[in-house]
Amino acid sequence: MLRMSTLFLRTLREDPADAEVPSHRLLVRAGYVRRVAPGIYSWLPLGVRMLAKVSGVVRAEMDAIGAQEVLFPALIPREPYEVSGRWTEYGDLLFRLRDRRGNDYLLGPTHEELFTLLVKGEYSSYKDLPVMLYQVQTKYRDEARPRAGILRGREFVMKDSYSFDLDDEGLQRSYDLHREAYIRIFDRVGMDYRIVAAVSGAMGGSASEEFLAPAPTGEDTFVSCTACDYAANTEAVQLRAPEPVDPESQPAIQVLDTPDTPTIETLVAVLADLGHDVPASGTLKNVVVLLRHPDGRTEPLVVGVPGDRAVDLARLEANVAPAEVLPFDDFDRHPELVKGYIGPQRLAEKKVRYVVDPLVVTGSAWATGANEPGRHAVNVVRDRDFVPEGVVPAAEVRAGDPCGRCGAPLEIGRGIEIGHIFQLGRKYTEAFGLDVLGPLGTPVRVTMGSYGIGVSRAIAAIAEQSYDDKGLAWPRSGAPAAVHVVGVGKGDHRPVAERIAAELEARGLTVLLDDRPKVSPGVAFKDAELLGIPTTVVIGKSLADGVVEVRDRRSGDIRRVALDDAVEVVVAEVRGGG
RNA sequence: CGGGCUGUGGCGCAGCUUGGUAGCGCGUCCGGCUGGGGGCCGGAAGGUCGCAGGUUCGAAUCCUGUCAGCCCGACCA
Repeated sequence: MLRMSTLFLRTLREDPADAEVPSHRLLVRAGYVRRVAPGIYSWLPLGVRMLAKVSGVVRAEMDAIGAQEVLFPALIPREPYEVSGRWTEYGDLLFRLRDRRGNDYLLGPTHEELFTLLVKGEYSSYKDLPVMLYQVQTKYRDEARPRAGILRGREFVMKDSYSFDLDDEGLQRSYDLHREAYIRIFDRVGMDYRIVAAVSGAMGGSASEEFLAPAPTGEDTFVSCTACDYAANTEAVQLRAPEPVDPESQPAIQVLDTPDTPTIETLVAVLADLGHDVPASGTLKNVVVLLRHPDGRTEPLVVGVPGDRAVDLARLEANVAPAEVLPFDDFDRHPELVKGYIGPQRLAEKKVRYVVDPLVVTGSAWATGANEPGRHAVNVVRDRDFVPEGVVPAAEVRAGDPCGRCGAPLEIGRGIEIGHIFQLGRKYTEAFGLDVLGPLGTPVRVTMGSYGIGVSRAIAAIAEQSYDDKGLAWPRSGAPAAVHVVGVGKGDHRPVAERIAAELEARGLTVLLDDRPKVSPGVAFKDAELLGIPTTVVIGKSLADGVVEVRDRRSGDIRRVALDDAVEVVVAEVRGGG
């Protein structure tokens, strides 16, 4: 039983000055966490309870699919990350440090390398596979801009697991097991979430899905179809593209004088004056970005998107990973790139890489730059007048865009990434040479899956979905305690509260008892609301009539219950969900 | 990396323009009252005013530098 008289807790009456988002504000105010440095937090007793709650559910479900828990150090020598290439690829995101002998170390941002090495060291036969290992551990990433309190920290608690299989079918099975385990985990902690298609990003690999908790403060944008069950991170979304056309069926390319048309808007107006009725969506906007590769090499990349759409840099970057996308402004050294009048015609000859968004299909005709100041061309046709080097999703995605699966309009939402599962493949087993001997006595390269849950972030995400103007309002299944018992007043109230708390605990419920002497009822109630335990039992005035109150934090409902029935009623309420 | 804002008891803030004994609210401690919505009365503890240098008889306040933090942006050719 947690007793508030001795609980290490100080609630704040006012919002902390440095907290903006609800979860940050309330977790600090309610005394769950305290900031130590940017993106680095201490967890106080109530917060630790939440960590234990969530990680307990995670462990139970991971164990249930046969994964086994291990624990790696956070402090790791450089070599494995050198071998995988991530010592370089991770760049400034990696916390690096040196020991007294001058050897390089890092604080683990994620542990593919060590898991791969561990399995390589222990296992050597196909009979040993499949195997799934996981840990719940503190991770370190030196984020450029930590923000939103617990949501994006530099130190955070993560459950990461890894599967090792002989072949793709095995990997698919391990992936599916994790997917189902994640569904059970997030259901059990009472979170609202969506499973969305994702890009695998810097990790490499193929199939990948994210678990997003919808919340306005989320950093990820995802689309979901209004008709079918398709959902995807905008980085990974596939829109329904127009049907390809025979390039030769299009009218001939024509170059026009279009002075003072550096923007799409001005171009459309001038083209209309010239008798070419081209909407913004019929223009081809060619945006130059600078690609920075992991080895530090940079090169310009021109991306063609329909002129009525912006280039979504995050989406572009996700699809060119591990390269980074930077703004390009070095037009002086690239005279072939005529600012405001760039067209894809003959860019290839000039050794500039050119890619298009999937919306720019074969045979489509566009109004676009003519690579000369003051001139544009119309009827510029893909795969006739220009051939892009590749197709990279880069255009901004908008609400109402057609679903790639069924064509119905998509809607857009924000979400917090709380889980990510993906089929990693052989990136790390190649790097470390992880083979097992197969049934025929020949080596088989193992294939991996990698699966993460942000445990601390999930707590913040639950908070983002569970609060009101009075404070936190945890879901029944994800709360630091099941019942908050408050005894107010003099006389018998406190001993009765003690007794009820003890009885509830004897029935297996976790209880937070407000046994602080001399707190006024108002303070006790306000604190109860701020802390957010789902059910509060108040032993107060009505005790004279043999009645206590059972309050539901979320609905605000108050039930008056006979003292003798109180324990049964509360147990039923808690067990019954609600 | 760029822009904006902010550093004053544990927390939230005022004071700075116009230099002159460092204040308020909350919290904490002591005593009393109160006992169903952060209640009341009285008393108390607690601050190198981010740091360094400068101007001045005198600096939280003016000047220079520096460090730190928060927020926003990372952009459409």
